[in-house]
Amino acid sequence: MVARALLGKVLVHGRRAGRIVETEAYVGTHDLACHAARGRTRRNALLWGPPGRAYVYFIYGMHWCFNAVTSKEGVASAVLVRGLEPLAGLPPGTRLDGPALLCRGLGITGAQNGLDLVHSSLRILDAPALRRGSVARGPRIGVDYAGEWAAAPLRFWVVGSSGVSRGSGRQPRSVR
DNA sequence: CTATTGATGGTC
DNA sequence: ACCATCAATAGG
Repeated sequence: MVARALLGKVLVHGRRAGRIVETEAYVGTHDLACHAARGRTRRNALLWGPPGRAYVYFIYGMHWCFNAVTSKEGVASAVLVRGLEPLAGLPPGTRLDGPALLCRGLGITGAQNGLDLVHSSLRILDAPALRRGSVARGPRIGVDYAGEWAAAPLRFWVVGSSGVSRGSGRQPRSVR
């Protein structure tokens, strides 16, 4: 699954970069938590497009969220990047532990919607896959309305990373 | 046209 | 636990 595979890779925007430590998969029109479930609109049309592009959307009147489109053309699935560890080009102490925080931190907005994640200034760099033991999975965040799909274990994160969101996410973060 | 609602984060 | 703040929907 692509969401799992993206952990450990590096998201770059211009000079700024972070290591992906938390992702969620949204797996098609049948996934009630996926934006594609309510049909194709101007906002979510990119989900049906070719893979490897950015899907950036605005939510709650103030936040941007970044996704990578993962499926072949005609199939609507994507991976929401929820948390990064700062790597480069960022002020000391920048926190990227949340989908909206990381967009703010890297300067990602609707202006980047649709960009090619291989060839543009917004790109994802490959990295070796992580060891099995360092990755955990669980239910996605903020999708309680999605019935059966709310409980699906489609969220992946790097255990113990400071870049994993805490909003509603759970992990032992005070292991002394 | 108006009303509702989020794949959130910061503050109270 | 509540609020900020708005685009995309649903409904009239």
